[in-house]
Amino acid sequence: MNPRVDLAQKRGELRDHIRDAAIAEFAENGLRGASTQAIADRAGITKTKLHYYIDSKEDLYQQSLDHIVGIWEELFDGIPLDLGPEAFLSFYITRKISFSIHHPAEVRMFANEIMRGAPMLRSHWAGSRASTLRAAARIEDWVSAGLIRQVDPMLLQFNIWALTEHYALMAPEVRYMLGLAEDAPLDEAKIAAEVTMLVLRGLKP
Amino acid sequence: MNPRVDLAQKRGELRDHIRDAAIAEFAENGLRGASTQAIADRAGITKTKLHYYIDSKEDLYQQSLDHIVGIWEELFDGIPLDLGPEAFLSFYITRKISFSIHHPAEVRMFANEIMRGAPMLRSHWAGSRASTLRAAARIEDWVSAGLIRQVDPMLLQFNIWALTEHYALMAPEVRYMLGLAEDAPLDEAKIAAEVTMLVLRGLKP
Amino acid sequence: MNPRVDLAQKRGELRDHIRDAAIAEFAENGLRGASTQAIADRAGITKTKLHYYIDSKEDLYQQSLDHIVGIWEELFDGIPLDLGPEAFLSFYITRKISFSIHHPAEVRMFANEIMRGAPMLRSHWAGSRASTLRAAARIEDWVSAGLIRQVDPMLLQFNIWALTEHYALMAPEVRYMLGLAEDAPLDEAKIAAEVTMLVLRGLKP
Amino acid sequence: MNPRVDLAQKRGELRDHIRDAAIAEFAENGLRGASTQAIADRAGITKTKLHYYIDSKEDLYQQSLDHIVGIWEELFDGIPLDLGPEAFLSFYITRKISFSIHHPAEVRMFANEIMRGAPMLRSHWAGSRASTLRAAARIEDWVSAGLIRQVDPMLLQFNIWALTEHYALMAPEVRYMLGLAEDAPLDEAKIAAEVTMLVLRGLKP
DNA sequence: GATGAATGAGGGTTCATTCAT
DNA sequence: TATGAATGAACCCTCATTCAT
Repeated sequence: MNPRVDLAQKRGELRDHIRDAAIAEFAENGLRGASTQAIADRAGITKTKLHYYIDSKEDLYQQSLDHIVGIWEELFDGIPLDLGPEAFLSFYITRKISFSIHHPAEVRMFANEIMRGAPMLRSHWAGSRASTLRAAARIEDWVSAGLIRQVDPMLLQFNIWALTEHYALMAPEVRYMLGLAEDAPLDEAKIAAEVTMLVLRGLKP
Repeated sequence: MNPRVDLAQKRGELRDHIRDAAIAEFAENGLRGASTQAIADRAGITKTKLHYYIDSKEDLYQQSLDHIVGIWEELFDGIPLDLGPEAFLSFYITRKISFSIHHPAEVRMFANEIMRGAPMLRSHWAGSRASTLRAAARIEDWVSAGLIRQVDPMLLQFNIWALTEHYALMAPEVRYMLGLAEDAPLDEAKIAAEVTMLVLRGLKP
Repeated sequence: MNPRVDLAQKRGELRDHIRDAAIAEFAENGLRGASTQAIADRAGITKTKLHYYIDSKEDLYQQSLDHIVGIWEELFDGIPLDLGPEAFLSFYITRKISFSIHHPAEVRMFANEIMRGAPMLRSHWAGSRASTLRAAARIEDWVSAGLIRQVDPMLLQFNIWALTEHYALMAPEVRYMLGLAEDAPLDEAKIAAEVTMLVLRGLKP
Repeated sequence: MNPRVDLAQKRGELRDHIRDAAIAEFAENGLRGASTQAIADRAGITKTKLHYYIDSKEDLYQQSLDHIVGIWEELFDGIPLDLGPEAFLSFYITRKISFSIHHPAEVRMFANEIMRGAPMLRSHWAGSRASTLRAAARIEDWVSAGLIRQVDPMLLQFNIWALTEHYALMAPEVRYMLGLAEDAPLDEAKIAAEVTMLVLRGLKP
């Protein structure tokens, strides 16, 4: 075994560990409200050690944000583009709800950044917008082909984002209203089914 | 004119002004990330003067939260209860989207609090849950009467919340994707129409 | 009745009331540690009203100190000077212990000022020293006359002050060690008797 | 030389240095009146550095108090218990007066705490009381054995405390009355002799 | 004479970061 | 690479006092 590889790997793992701790802290308290001490605590290291691995809090924030965007894009890379609306949307919604339920911190940190006006996210938005516009075009095609009713293709996408991200952002509220314990798992399948049905039926020609 | 009334009014206005400044700051930075200095700056007063009017940052936060909950409840008091699903839902959605678009800070602060686990909101939730359960019962009635399709009445409500609040929470993203300027007004009527249609059609029996 | 007299009297009473509140607060927290808010609270008035009646915290402190010195001097004015040591000392000790037990705050505030180096008491000390030296001379006379043993007349006075003031300064400790409740009265007569006996026997030729 | 030892030692010394500065400040101004800025100034460090070494002002106060209690107990550990009253008392008084004269700040801080009702000292008092009661029993034995006159054993102890602590608490007054400069040393031997004589003679059967 | 509002200075404490080793 | 020590800026808040009526 090459010990240098092990070391590098270990360091990489620690970096990932730090990033996850940071995402959790940023999700809960935002950039300003997050403290490097809290991040260090979550990561189980000292504050000094944390600062040895990062350049600054803002930099760690940016990194974490980039990481989330990366996951996001990756997540929808694998969906076949030539499916009809029904298959595509149910696929997309299911996957996104699954991610929201299992990675709420990522979604919350992302939303938090947008709520602040997204000053550190704007660099990613150009690409994001391009693919959103492409998706809009495809939706228009569906409309033209009579596969779905007349609909605003941009607002439709926003609405789907709203529906799927809600179960990450507002999970505590959802749990409380359902009478679930704070750590109880949400019924991913049921939620995905309800949302999918709402959207698909809502789009029927 | 009675000067005493003027004074009291002025004070009341200042208090409201402070609360609005606080909501804006809390919406952007959360409880921890908000600084009393920033709130004072937004309100156009000195930090000392701010602290003359409030007991503590946490207290101001709680007050602001209570205020938002108050508005919220008031907002839906006036909706006639005996309307059918179509009228009721379009009424409700329209009103809520209007509020979201015109008072995004209130919605964001609220969401922020929930993302943190809602430690300071829990006191309000008991009442909130009761009315949510009542609404669920009404929805079940609509289902029984065949007015809408079979649907989970709790998830339906969550979905409507998601759709309506999204245009407050994610307004910067929405604007960017639509190619609008940062301060451009969102087309309230169109958004309400699209969301209403999605929901009403999505619920057709 | 002359209402103007009543008013003046009322004001005078309030001033006394404030002074007593101040002494209590200064006794417990010293000049720096005392807050005008706390003094106002003890006096049952608002802070603004307090500041209407005083010039400054330091001034109130000085006034209170002067008042205590005045009481002090008055207290020993009435003791006949031509008594022998036995009568004089028992008289003096009894009176001083009585004052200490019934007015601990005054004694504590005084002691507090001395512990700080007595910066605001020095003006009174010239007179104080003169009478202490006079008393020392009288004690020397008693020694010369063979009424008491050879003793340092200054240290004797310090020792008597120590013994008598202790029951004001350290009352909480005394009470605790005796197993008394925090508000239980100290047995003035017994304490005076013990101290007197210690001193008188301790001075026997 | 081991540099690690040096460092640890240095740190320990700084901690001691801070504690001494704190005792001096607390002695003069009490807990409320003492400022961390003033303590830092006395210790010759910045306020931030001070706060790096302490948890809070209150904690530093408690620590300092504990330290004093520790010294106190240590101070009287070495006195042989089987001495007769004369030897024991002269030993005890001499030692306590010596401490009072050389460590007035410690005694003053202690007294200050008691004057405030000893809220942070009460934990130590249980043990203190036990040993005071034991000492009282020994005094009773002396009385029974006819070695000293009938005396209240608790009040006797209070009186000795009063006499010995006075030269710490009221040193400025003592100095002024004796015509000494503010920093002039007190004549430890003479004071101890006078107090010892007063007590021993005052207890003669 | 009396009082709610206002304020500059300072209170104790935490912050993200850098230093020194 | 790693870490305890250190630090200037900023944090929330209270202070004694003055203002304005």
